[in-house]
Amino acid sequence: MITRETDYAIRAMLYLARQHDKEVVSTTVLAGAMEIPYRFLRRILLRLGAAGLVVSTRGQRGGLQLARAAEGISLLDLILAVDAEAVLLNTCLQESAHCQRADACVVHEALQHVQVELHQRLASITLATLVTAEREHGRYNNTA
Amino acid sequence: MITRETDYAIRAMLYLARQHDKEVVSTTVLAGAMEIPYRFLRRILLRLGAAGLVVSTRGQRGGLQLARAAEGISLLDLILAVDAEAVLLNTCLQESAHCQRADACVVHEALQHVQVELHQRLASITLATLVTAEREHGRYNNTA
DNA sequence: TCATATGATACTATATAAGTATCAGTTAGC
DNA sequence: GCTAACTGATACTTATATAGTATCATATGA
Repeated sequence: MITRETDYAIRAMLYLARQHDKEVVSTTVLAGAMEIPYRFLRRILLRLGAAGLVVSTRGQRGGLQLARAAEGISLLDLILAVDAEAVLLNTCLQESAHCQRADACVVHEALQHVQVELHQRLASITLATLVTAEREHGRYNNTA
Repeated sequence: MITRETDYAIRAMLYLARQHDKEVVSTTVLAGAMEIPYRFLRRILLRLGAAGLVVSTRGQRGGLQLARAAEGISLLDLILAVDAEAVLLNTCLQESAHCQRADACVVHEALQHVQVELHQRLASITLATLVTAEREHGRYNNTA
């Protein structure tokens, strides 16, 4: 499941995606607009920065902006950046664990299929997709 | 994500699905065959019974069997029976919580779509599907 | 009547999630 | 060159969920 941390990340990034190029937004503004605890959001943005999804400007008048076009950042990217490993349907599917039953287990096989489909689906939804959807529905409030 | 409890439930039910009709299997046998802690499995089977997915015979020579045909029991059924609420992609999608942002939030909308697709996919995989897959792949070991 | 079963539910330990706190470093503007 | 407004890094705390255990009661076949 998507954690609250990832939920915050998605909403904060969506806010950044709405900005015109070259405009940076401070964490204070983001936290206020999206109703996210300030300190918590700072840690999340740090992770997103480490993952190369946002770039930051330090010092006064500094802030955050998307590291690349909104078309190039998917929900899957955000989930992977914030929640360490993948969206796992089952513990047995994490690569590191390497389930010893994997070869003989049809459950493993079936879930892996579903998981791949889920990943592809999440990869198909980008920040640009969401911004467009907002425009089309006339939704553009800051807490969306 | 699918918990270990649900994983055990799926594997135990798959074992029952392999049995010929009217043959009951005791929790002791199930636990041994599928490498599941006995007491833990007992509690899981109790839940599956309450959900109407298995029926039990009490007393000596008693045990469990599927409550209906393997074609009629899907992975989604098992997940819902064991993990209380649904497979949730995000907390904001649980009906009980009723996210107050829902109407204005495109993230909510997008995730809901994906979640519905995921549910349909999980509902499409039944115990019968899995047993057939095992037969086709020549996999029929007890720990599968 | 006893060994082998399930029914029901309370309990415990551990891991993860969610959020907080602290200190250090950077930069714009007065 | 000092200060306010920023981010970088990381340690800490608390709440909740997961995973597993324990106990007592009830049913039934040999």
